[in-house]
Amino acid sequence: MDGARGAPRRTPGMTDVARLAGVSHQTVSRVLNGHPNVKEQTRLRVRAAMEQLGYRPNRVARTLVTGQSHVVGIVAQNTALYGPTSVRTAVERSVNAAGFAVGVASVPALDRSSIAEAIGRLLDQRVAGVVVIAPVTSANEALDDVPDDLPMVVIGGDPGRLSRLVTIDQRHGARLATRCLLAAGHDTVWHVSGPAGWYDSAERVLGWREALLDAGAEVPPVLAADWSLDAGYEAGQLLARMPSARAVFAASDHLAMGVMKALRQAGRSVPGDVSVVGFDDIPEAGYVCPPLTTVRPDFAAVAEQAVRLLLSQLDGSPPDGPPRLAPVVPALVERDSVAPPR
Amino acid sequence: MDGARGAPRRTPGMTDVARLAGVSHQTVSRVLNGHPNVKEQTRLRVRAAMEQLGYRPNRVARTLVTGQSHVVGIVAQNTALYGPTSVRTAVERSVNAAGFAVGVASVPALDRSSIAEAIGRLLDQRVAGVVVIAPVTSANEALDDVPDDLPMVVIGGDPGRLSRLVTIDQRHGARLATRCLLAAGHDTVWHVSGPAGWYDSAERVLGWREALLDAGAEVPPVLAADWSLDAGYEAGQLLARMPSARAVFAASDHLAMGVMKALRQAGRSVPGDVSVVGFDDIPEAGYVCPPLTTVRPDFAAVAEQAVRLLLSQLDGSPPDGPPRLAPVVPALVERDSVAPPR
DNA sequence: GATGCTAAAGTGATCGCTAACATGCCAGGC
DNA sequence: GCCTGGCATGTTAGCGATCACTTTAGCATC
Repeated sequence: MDGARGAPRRTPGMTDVARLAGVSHQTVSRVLNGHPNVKEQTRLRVRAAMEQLGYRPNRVARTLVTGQSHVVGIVAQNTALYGPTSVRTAVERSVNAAGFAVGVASVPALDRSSIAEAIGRLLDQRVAGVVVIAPVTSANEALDDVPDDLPMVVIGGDPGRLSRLVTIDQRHGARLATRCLLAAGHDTVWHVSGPAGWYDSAERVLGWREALLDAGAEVPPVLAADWSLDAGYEAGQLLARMPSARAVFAASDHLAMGVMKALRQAGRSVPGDVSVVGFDDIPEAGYVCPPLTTVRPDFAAVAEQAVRLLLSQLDGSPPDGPPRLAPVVPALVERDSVAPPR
Repeated sequence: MDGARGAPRRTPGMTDVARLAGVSHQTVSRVLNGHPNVKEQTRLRVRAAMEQLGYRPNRVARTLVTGQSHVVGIVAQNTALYGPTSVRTAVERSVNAAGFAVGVASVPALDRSSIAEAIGRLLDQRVAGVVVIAPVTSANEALDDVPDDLPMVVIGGDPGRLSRLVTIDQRHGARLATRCLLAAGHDTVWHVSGPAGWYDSAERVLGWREALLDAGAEVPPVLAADWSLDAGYEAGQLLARMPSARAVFAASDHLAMGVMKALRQAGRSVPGDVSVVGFDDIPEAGYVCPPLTTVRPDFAAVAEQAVRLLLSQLDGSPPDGPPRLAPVVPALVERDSVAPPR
């Protein structure tokens, strides 16, 4: 029954510091929070006592009384996909830079109930605010359930949403990609799209179509895929059988890689026979053969904007405050996978 | 001054539920924690009251009194690199599956003070335990500073460490890769290594050398790089100038891709002139040209082992308990980047 | 009918902190 | 002299749960 050897002496609290410094615990609290009305001499004594005891303030207790945890929750899908991961990483960095800790509620899938539950879990932890990375329609519905007074920012949600949203201008990126192929002299551009339900997919289709229409080009049917390399490969096999398909805009670099592999296997060269443009600028993009022309979204900028927007809500500016931020515009990165038709 | 419309009615607490159900707060607590000695009828009344008020237990308060937060902290570098990200994702999944929430302390760099500080931040949040993903020597030092009684698991740390460590058998993976090239008929195998300070780098070098020595093959000098594609490219340029280099084991798929690009540019074909094997099995590996033979670590298995190990510490089994787990063994994935010399 | 035992509930203290108010002290103005 | 007021500090009351007791009720036993 005497159990663990070594006294189970718990970590020192404010009272311990106070006793050692010969003041009341409240004075210790004041020193801790930088309250002005403390004599310099006292402050030093308290600081010394803290040092000596190795005192660390208990954030949990503080959170209980203030109701503010200084933790920002991130809701994201549990995936290693490049895009979402990059956004997440960038958001974490920005959140930390703003002096907040991060709590993660990663969900297996982005359906309504999973997201609602994830937000609930974060709420139970009394997070100060939430960043939701959920660029799919099903996620958007869940967002209606969240209490109005919870500071929140959505990344990559419904572009039709009016507030608390930060996005990349997917449509503009898609236009860039398509125009680049058109400018190389192609009559039209085929499109391998991402999965249904993703705003990224839908917006990229829209941008592609717009660019085609603007140029008076024919609009071929969309080849629907998901985000996997395999799906790109399958779409590529289809494309390889159509000699008229000479230019392809793939909705992601992974899809583009799949397409190129299928094309290569079918004996069609890139960019000789077929030009290809991707989207995301994954690190590998410049190292496949041929190096892939693609569109680069600025994830860091998105994250910064999101955190800034969240912070403004925490500062108590009206919840429906800043009407709508301009989406972050991506840039075209030209490499060697585009050539004129021959 | 009347500020927000709508009474700032705070979220209901146990007392509110108790009042509505006509019991004491303690009974509510008992219902919440599934304590046996509660009459079925009472239990139902309390449940109904909770439902009606939309009651959610305050985890913060619970943590304060129990000292247990049911949050597992993850310390990891803030990066989107495939390996670390995959591990992290897998760990989050396992932690969630075990019924814990996750708090992340991502650090900009894996140096000693950053890690110590990150752990400190997590400690302040009273995390139940910590998973440190830090496969570098500088991180290992920081681990000596952590209090003995904090449940902790290190992923990818010093293989010499005796306990609380989960690793991938990097050395075995490297042997697999090297032997595969040797088995194809090559006299020897060159190695492009990861950056100094990473256990992954060091272990892979060791495994490579072992396999060479076992086969009685000559051991060429190591070409040191970091994890970037670019570094692989540079190493590849070197290799391309050495006609005798016919087989290369790159310490990661990214490095392999860089090497292959340089080789291709120099007019040397893979695997015709030079065979290449990578490490990691990134999703793109099967889609580069030629599809890359590589070594696949089982990240999910590592994560599960880590969480199991952590949980066993939480359950109060002795801190220095299970001596040492066997490292997770990776598997060779054969594709088309290896061929006999000609 | 007093006693004992157990299930089902209640009471009060406590976790470590902050907020609000109370106190003591010393300056200045009527 | 006494009030007013700003400092520097102490005191007390929570925040919302759990924990260690105590109390009450119900029933079998002596």
